[in-house]
Amino acid sequence: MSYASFASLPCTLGRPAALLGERWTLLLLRQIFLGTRRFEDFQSTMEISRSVLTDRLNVLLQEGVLKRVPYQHDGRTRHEYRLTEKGRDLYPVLMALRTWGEKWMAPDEEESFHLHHRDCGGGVRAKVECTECGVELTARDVQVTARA
Amino acid sequence: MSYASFASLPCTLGRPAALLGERWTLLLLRQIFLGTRRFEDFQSTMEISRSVLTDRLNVLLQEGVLKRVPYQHDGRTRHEYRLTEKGRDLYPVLMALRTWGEKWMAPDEEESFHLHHRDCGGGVRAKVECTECGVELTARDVQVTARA
DNA sequence: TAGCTGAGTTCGAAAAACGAACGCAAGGGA
DNA sequence: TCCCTTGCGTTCGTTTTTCGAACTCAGCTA
Repeated sequence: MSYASFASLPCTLGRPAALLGERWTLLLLRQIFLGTRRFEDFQSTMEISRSVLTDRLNVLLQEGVLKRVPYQHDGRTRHEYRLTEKGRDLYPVLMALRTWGEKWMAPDEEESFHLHHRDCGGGVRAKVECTECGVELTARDVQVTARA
Repeated sequence: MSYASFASLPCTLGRPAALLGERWTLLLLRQIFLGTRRFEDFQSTMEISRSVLTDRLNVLLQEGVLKRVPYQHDGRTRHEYRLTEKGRDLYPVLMALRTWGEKWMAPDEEESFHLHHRDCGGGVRAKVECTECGVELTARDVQVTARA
């Protein structure tokens, strides 16, 4: 078994972890959620090599996380990369990373951007909760049971 | 700028994304949250090469996500890898991945394990909410503002 | 006609990952 | 005492990825 074979692992945590755990993929998603859509812009803002960028975009297209959308530029048809609904649903993953980063990796309160709830101006936070009683959960509150 | 230089990026999303975005790191954290603690067990369950496993464990130790805890085995002192408080706080990241995986990558409802709230038996779900009004947020509800 | 632009592709060099073998310290059994 | 085992790495030669600079290509624009 190599890294790639996790893609077929029957585990709803393992497969996403393997997909997003490839180098550059999380940083690429960050850039997309920050509004970047075009090949050249990914390449220049992230300084990723062009061939790897091509590969990662194709993987996310194949997985249905991104879609190619045509647009006009200088009278020519070009394509940009946009999130699908499946892709937009990754928002909690990125926000969980950011919530963690703010708590544990920001000694100087530095941030490269701010996030606000459009309706009330409040901050944004990821959390885990119980689907039944709605209480917030930590790892210690959760019982893990192997599949039957 | 190469991949490694994101480690010093002044971005509370970018730095965690670069750290956990190295190959194997997310899968390693999954295994840790499932209870694995020892070198041999990581190596055999994940089929990662030993040298890369050593490297990834050391990075997580340096970052303070893991700590080495001594224990006795056959009368000898050995060490196991355990989450620190900082590491345990990554739980929402993993749960967000799993919540996404259950929705988008589980056509057959397959799972390799089940999670339950110890107190009420309910399920586990990651979500994003507003720190002020408490409402659940999606990407569209959030305004991104570049740093001043 | 020549140049520019966005979006890739190609290819040789460098870095990372692989995997099998080796090292090592301590305990147990013969 | 000698040898085997166990847990946890380290080494090293090979394969895979990544890098980065150059190249391609199509259609505008001058």
